[in-house]
Amino acid sequence: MRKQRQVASDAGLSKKRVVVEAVRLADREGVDGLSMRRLAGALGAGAMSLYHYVASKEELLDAMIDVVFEEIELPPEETDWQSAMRRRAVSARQVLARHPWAIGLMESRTSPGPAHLRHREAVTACLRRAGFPVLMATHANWLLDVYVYGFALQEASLPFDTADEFADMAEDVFLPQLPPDEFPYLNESAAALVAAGYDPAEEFIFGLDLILAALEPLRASA
Amino acid sequence: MRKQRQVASDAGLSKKRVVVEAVRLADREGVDGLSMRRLAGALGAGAMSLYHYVASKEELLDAMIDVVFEEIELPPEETDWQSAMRRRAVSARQVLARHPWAIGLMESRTSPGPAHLRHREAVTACLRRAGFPVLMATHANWLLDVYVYGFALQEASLPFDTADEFADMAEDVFLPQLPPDEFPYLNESAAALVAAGYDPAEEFIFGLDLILAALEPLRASA
DNA sequence: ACTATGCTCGTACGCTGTACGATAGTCAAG
DNA sequence: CTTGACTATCGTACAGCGTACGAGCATAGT
Repeated sequence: MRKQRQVASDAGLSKKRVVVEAVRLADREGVDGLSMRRLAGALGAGAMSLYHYVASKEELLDAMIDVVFEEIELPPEETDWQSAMRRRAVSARQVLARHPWAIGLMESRTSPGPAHLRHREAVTACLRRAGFPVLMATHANWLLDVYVYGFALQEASLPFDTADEFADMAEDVFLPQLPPDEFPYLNESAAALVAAGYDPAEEFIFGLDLILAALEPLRASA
Repeated sequence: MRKQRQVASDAGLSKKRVVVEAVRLADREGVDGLSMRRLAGALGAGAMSLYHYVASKEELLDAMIDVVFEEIELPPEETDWQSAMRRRAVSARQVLARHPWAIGLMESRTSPGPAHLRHREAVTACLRRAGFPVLMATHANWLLDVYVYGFALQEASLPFDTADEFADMAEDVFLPQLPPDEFPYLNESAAALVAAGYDPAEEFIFGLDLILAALEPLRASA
């Protein structure tokens, strides 16, 4: 028994260790750089040893997604529903920005893991307790998820991380591709964005608060 | 000259033919089923012949995405901005539902193709002409894209297509996984959804109209 | 007739996921 | 102490992947 635990926490393998290392590897090298051989190498094991802990690479990917969900904060219970939703949405954006490969994986993975389910339950509970009728709560839940995942998807496909990088790329890469007579409005937008500075966190809050405010009148204020 | 055209439209290859066939293959077999050898087979050619038309599989994937963008309706110019945005959003959802692999590809592809750019220009133009200030137009554009792509992403990860399929799966697969004492709210939601019937098109319009209405006061009504 | 150019594709290399079977260590029953 | 079962590890092998390389061919220009 003690041996078991010691082995699991030391050099020995375990499903958890395999999955967590896979997440680290995907963070570092992207999902294309994640192969069973490389993962095994990072764990100091042979490639086929992994198959004692995961049935296939597909199952590994599912488990990785669930690890990501574990990292997302649940909506706190002690505040109003808007603050609670904002907290969990902001946390989700941060987590998905940390693990950009996760968002691309979701399209093909169809069954939610345990952490995902716990998360959904907590969000639904928060909305119901705030006074949303059952069906309206599912709409709101769906809409907020759409926003969070959609934002993460768009953010992941941006080739820059900071406002400065954006300004540089706009001048060097984007604008040269946009002849002003063919794309007058995009030129105008790009110029305005460079001047104003682009902050993804602000952009996220803008849309999120707009949606939260629009949902407010749809609950039956108890 | 005539020969050239004839060859291109008959058995001969061309970049367009390669990319379009790749889209068809991905629709049929999923993006994992799309390999250069299989694609070449579908075109009656050798695998390496494809590389005269695309520099790499990456470039092929980029071109496939742009074909998808070509299928999306541009916002019509002769109506109010909300109707125009609704038209293009509904079209985008339909197209992305037809090509579910596209949404998962967007995460890793960072530079927009020509059709994508034309689309963005048209949407920005519509918003600017409706009276949105420059920066507000970029916010609105971004928010609407987030909604469309986020919805498509969620829809692609649903393991059912119709309300009936949903009802069947809810009874057979989802509910057995959700012990009522651990997931009371999800049970309640699932039951309500089964009773009410689930229609993705309606769900899409719900969130879309909510966002459009919330954006309305942010434009300077000229 | 000769050369150049554009297109096609066979072969080969280093990768992938994983099926199969061999190996060794642990432990309970005889 | 021996035996057999069970768990964990991994070497080997196979089919399939993207694609570098270069050979073969048809056509166009000189």
